[in-house]
Amino acid sequence: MDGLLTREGFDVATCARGEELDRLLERRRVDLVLLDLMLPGEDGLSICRRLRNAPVQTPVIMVTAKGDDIDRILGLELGADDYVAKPFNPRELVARVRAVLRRTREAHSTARPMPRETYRFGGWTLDAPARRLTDPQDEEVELTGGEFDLLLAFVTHPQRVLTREQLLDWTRGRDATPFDRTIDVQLSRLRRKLRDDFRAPTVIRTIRGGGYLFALPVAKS
Amino acid sequence: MDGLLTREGFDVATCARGEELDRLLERRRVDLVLLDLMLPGEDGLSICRRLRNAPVQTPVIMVTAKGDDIDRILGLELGADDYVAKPFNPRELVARVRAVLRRTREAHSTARPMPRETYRFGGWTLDAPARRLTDPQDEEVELTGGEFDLLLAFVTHPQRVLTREQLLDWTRGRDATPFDRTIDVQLSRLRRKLRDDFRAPTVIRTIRGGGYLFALPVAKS
DNA sequence: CCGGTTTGTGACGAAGTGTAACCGCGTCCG
DNA sequence: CGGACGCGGTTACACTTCGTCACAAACCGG
Repeated sequence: MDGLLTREGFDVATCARGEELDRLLERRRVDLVLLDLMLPGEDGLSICRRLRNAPVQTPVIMVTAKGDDIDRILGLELGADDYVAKPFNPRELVARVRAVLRRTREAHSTARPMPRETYRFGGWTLDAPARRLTDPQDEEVELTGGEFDLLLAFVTHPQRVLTREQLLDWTRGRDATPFDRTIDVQLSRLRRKLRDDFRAPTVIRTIRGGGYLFALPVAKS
Repeated sequence: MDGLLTREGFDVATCARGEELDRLLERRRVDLVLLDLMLPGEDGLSICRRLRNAPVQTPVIMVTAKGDDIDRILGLELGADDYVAKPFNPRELVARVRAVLRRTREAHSTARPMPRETYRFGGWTLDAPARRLTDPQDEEVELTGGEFDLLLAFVTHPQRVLTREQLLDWTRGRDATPFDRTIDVQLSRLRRKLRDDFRAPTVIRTIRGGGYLFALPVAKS
């Protein structure tokens, strides 16, 4: 299941038991929990109830082998946002995940809490709250909204290959259409402003067949 | 199905076809549409698409005899909030209806008492009870009623993207008409009084395709 | 009713964005 | 070895979105 969702561009972490989930939730912001009812240790329904009573509401999709209605009903009444029975159709799982994420994004309209930091890389400075980029000579470089969003996606995930699908989802909140070149074009514009030549890139490297990678170390402050 | 939901305390109206639904939506506020895919006349999927593109978002649960995955996926991707296959368990239907209603209620949570506080941001002060705005030099700046309401919506929801629909709803209590530019114009007037240049905004930032965002931290007192 | 104020609509231009098209380059495979 | 193919960079252009102006409509206090 990890593989399926990872391929679809989601950032996936797996927990074997309830306590692991608790520790994860303390350390990172989680957009969605896929919760299997059959877990060692604490029962899935009880975890769901706990999540529902927690101060921060994390969307939950219940996954379970038991197809019978009683668990399904209990799951929904406990406040799960959706329910998928095993064995599930992979595309259906992905569609339900997207649907729940879309709903919660619309609900809070804060799917991505805007980072409050300033990021430094190779002499450049990206001030996230002010949405300003300054070059190594401390001159401001004007970025459009889309260019800023794209660069922000990179500096918050440096040294990692990001697929076009991930980038499109993060910067535009939508899925790619077939033959979607949007990211390529936007990236080309961004590279020009960063004065980064794609033949000898120092900032953003192209991973052929994979996506793009922010190659510089990033300091937060 | 009517009877089931009526017994559970819901106020139910039935439409035999798409046009009936349209007329109903014009006359009454509807919390949730249970949409059967198999309808005479306009197809259920097409109705769903229309509802999704409508200015007012009405939650939709799709109901269908076709249990196969393809419709389920299509339904969710078209933006249905949930999906129930016939024959369904009555308690499951009720649970799903309640779940969707709970979610959308949380999303809107419309009841907003008039704030009694004074808000400070970037040197400016907005005195809500007195409806007065003073600039960093402590000079009063005259706001019209609409401008004040708009600014109040922002300072009570800082650092969040607010859509034009939300803003119009909060400040005027009405829905947007197609091509409604009201908020844009009002915002332009507000920006001028706040001396905020839209090309390098420090107070209210435009989120293209999304809405506006109050960028400064706000202190309440 | 009257004059001033506030608000909404339409129009226009500027900016931002997505699509299609072209090109170059590397890879694959016969 | 060479041509076909796929991928990605770039450009051009159409389209969308947004800011603002001007004017009309609605509102409001006498």
